[in-house]
Amino acid sequence: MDDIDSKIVGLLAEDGRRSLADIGAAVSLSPSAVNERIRRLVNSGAIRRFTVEADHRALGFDVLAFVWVALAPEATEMEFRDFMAAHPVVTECHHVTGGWSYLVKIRVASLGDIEPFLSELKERRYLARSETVIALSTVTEKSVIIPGRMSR
Amino acid sequence: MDDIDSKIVGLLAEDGRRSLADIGAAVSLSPSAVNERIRRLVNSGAIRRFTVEADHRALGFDVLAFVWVALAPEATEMEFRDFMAAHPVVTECHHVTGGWSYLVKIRVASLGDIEPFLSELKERRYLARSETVIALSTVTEKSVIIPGRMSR
DNA sequence: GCTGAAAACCTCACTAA
DNA sequence: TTAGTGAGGTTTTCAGC
Repeated sequence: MDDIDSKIVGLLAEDGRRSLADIGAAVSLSPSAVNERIRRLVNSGAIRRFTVEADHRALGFDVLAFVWVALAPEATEMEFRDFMAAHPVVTECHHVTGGWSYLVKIRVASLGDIEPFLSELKERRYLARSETVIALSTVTEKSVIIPGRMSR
Repeated sequence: MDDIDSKIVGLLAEDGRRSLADIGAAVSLSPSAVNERIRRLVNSGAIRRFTVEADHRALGFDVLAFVWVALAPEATEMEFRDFMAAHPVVTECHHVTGGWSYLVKIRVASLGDIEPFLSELKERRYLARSETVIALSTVTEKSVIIPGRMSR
């Protein structure tokens, strides 16, 4: 993973459809050399996948919320994690420091869809307590840090 | 934005490199019809961009943290938002309900890089108070909800 | 939205360093 | 091991319907 690799990742993060020739021109390599590097980046897991960044509003998910979860003492941590990973409204779930166990990011169609989600957690006895924070607006949201502008 | 469109977005979210022929087979459309729909989805903003999902660890960003921010009364909201949107370590910033004004998600190389970030905010007099939560591990993190598995 | 042809692009075997 | 070259196949693009 050298400078050229992270530049390639940065370029692909900006536009995942850039041609190998374009990228090659940017990093002074032939298309096939770039191809080989991308293959390695994907194989090593540095690039997880090619995807699209969608506007969730346009897809009908108007509400973004964060749910702080304190796991119930009797809950099985692994079961909870599996449930989170598989749940369709959960876009992120992190084990965190501080007063709460997990921070869960969810996207739902409307405010009314939050309560059923919490009820699900309660019914499964995952919840000791929870707190929900609604995002009123989003200032920025990028899935990838574009390398090359980090430190100065 | 019909069912076919959201299915296309879902397929592209899974694999942004799927061919038009593949997608066409999945939604019973010709490649060129799929192409036209994708063009419209990009133009309308429903698809923001094609990109890659990267492993931040592999890129040298080992630390993920969430910073709760209560904006100082004298801070200019717009200036703060511009600053967040442009800051290289900030991957997300949301205006939220509850006791805090903003939730900021940052990715840095090491724990030691968090303090300089907070100092920056302090020096610019954005901060009334703040609280930082470190992510110990990530259970799931998908940038896009894959449509078609939502309600039942 | 479909068809078909042309252009652009990716892939891969081979070669060189 | 890593990169360049070129041929062949695939994919995207676009005009006409």
